[in-house]
Amino acid sequence: MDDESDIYEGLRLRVTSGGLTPNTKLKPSVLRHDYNCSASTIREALFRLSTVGLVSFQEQRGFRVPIPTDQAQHELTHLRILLECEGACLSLRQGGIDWESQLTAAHHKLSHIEKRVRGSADHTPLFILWAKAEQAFHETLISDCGSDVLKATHAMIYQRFRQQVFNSDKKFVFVAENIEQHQGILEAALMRDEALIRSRIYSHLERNLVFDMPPELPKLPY
Amino acid sequence: MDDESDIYEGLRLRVTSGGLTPNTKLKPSVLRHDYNCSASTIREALFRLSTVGLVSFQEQRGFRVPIPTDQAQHELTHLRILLECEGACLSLRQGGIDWESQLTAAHHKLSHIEKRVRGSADHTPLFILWAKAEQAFHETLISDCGSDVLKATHAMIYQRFRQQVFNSDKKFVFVAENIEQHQGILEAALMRDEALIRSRIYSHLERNLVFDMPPELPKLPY
DNA sequence: TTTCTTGAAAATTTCGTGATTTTGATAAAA
DNA sequence: TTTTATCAAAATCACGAAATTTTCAAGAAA
Repeated sequence: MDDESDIYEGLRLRVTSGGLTPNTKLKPSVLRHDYNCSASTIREALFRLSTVGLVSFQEQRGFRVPIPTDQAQHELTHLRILLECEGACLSLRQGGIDWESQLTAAHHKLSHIEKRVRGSADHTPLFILWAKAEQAFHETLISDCGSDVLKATHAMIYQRFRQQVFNSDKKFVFVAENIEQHQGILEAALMRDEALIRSRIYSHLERNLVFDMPPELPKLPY
Repeated sequence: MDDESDIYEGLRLRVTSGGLTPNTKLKPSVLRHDYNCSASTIREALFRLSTVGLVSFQEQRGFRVPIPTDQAQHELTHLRILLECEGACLSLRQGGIDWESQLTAAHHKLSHIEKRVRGSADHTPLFILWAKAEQAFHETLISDCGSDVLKATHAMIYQRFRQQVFNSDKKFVFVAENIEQHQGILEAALMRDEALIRSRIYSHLERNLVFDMPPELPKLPY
């Protein structure tokens, strides 16, 4: 377990944003060479990833990169909305001036990157940077909700969500609307308006909902 | 991985409802004898349990039974309410006559056991039976929500919740109110009343919320 | 041609071992 | 009495190899 966590992180990056074709087999005996360790160590890391849903696993048939489906994308988006709205509202009540400044800082960084992305033709080189900043922003949003369980659960779902959209056919087509949507979420947070932040988080993620949501949900998810 | 899943299940039962003192060390070299396998196999199963939060793990210091805390109980309850309300409302919209009958059946079985529990002095012998029936009822409640991700996430949280209350000081003091509360939830489901089922799920779990919830949440959690 | 069987090659899972780290009791020092 | 140092016993972790299972290509039967 020396640098097992590094191996875990490395593999996590590869299956979430490493450009691997879905359904690719992940063979411990092959991957061991990339990380200079034994197959058992790789196997253990892959096992941990499978319990979180980031790699699929079948007894006696090894590990594979999960296949993205519309159904999975819908479900992950739905749960992300649920958790992120709840976490944001709680943070919004409990968070102080420190939370405000951290959120503003995270947004500032994200906003800077997004404007660079909008200007460039090929988004690929900036993607890693953008992904980190976007994750940081959304995590800061719920960071003062007071529940480690909620934050850990959200982190799990967020990772799977990002893997899903990255590995799906229509890859990360950067949408310009992101810029104003993130801006809008920040403003709602600073205004401490719960209903508003709920609806803006919903709108931000709405395009990833591939099926219709039941009639009552759309604008105000609950 | 022959019967690894049996080992996993066996260990899961022991750490969730096996009467183990919190913080007890879980040594692969000891447990191997109970399952007739090698220490590595046990270690792997414990590892998987740790990624789900059912056993705590520290590098080079092995595995332990998690220590229940008020904070953890509050957080797990809060998330259970959130997920179960959402899942129930979705089932309530999408579920058909088959869902109604499955829920009624699950409630009938649970109700039968609970009435037996109420009558007997020592609840211990019936506990395993009750735990299974109660889990089945709550899982059936959300079974037709149409989201495997939601159901899997709820299952994870539910397990941790059950472990938390079982391992906490005031053990499973069976509360008679459970009977009418489960009844009330069933009725709300059959009436297809979303607001009502939300409030009844909340009331059912409320006593496990050790801290005050922010003012807006209490009766209608959103 | 299509389907079924065969068997060798490859992959997966389990296991015991040795190296490394932690634990905990005992003794020395403050 | 309290704190620190020492060191042997015990536990953990990574590894390679044996045992089991799956894969898949080549040939036989329909």
